[in-house]
Amino acid sequence: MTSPSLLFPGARTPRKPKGQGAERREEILDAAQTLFAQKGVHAVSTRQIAELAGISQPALYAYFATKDDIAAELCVRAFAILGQRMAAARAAYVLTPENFERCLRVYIDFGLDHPDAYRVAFMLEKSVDGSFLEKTGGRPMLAGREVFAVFVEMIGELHAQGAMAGEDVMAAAQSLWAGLHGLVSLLIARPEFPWIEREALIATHVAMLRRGALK
Amino acid sequence: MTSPSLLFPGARTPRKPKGQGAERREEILDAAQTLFAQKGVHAVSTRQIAELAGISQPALYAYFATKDDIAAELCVRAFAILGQRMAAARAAYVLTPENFERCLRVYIDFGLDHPDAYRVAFMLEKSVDGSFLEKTGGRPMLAGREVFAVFVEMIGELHAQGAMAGEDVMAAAQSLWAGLHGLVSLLIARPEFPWIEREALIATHVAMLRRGALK
DNA sequence: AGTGATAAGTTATCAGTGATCGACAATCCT
DNA sequence: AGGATTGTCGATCACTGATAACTTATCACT
Repeated sequence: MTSPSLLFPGARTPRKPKGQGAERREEILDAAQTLFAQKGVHAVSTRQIAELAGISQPALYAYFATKDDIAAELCVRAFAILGQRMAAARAAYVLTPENFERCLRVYIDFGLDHPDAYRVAFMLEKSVDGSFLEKTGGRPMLAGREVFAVFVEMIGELHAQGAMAGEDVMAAAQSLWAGLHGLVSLLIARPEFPWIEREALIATHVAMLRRGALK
Repeated sequence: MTSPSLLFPGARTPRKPKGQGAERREEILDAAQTLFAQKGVHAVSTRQIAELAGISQPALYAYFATKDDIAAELCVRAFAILGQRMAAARAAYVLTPENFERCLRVYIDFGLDHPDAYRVAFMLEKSVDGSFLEKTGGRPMLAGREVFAVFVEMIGELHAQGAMAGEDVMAAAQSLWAGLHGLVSLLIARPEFPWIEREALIATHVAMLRRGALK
């Protein structure tokens, strides 16, 4: 079959207007963000993303090496927001136990506000041979580690104040992080569980973690 | 293409001997268990399971409606083990804070021993329309709920002893479960994170949860 | 204006996935 | 012996992520 332009020269093909540099990339990310939020990352196909972005499916691969890279990019961006929020919550006040709780809540609220990014960073499957995290260089996880570093700083400061329950700062930070992650990830993964009222649950959990971590 | 049996009638097809009732089913589950443990659930295809089980891929569907059903069955079986272990740990001693910690460890050890079952029950994606949990009737999650009920009982008993930090038994149980789940799921999902030595981390975490939950 | 190079999109296609269908063989019951 | 049932298989479907080869638009430069 010959090209339509040989039969009808000039503007016969229904091609979309050309993307101006980085704009196409943003359009793709916007489309993916929308779909991921609607159906979850792994239920969205590259064709669906492409259609919503107004391009053909292979055109995605001019901007992203894999589908997972799209999710990773969204994830890194979301975690940049979390880093800012946590740094702000930590910098705005003197580090008291009350403000400590405030930072924990910032983490929880972020996870619930950005469930897909949170999933990509901390819940997605990492198979043995050459899958997601290797392909994307573990960037989402790295973004998460920066956030974890804020926990370490906070706990180190509280330890210096003599407010910590234990002596091992790193152990306390990892345990605290795990405690927060548990609530966030369960609420994301199993929203249909008969949870008690959410605000009460978060308050109970944060209080428990504080009692467990501080003197 | 004509069937080989038309050219060479009689026993020309390399068909495997017929499975005797439930045996085939067990062979399939064994094969799936092995592969899931090696590569992770979503990296294993139905063809791989069938090959290891010594049957053709469509034959799987005589025993299981979907691939997820296979994972769900393995998950339910694994959780039956957890239920037994927790009931045993709870029944073996008078419920003291020390034995409370022991039960928490049983949960953690189980999750780390059966990461694939744990993933299916509490970490897998539940997309909006008609996916895993709907298809399988949420059986893995139900198995998990029975385990959660043991937590509620334990905490109720401790509350009656006046040993609980708060007043709301259900809130404390959900918070405690989330705290445990956080450590298990993070260790499963992100083993490459620079964790401190595992036994020390578990000990720190269990101690923190105990301090947070009990008086 | 005409030229080649580059960038951006397209159609067509690939191998692999979960799942289904119709045909065939083994077994059992009468 | 023969018919029905049950178990299994090859072929195939629709779909997935990803790639190849080709076409077109745009730009720099003479």
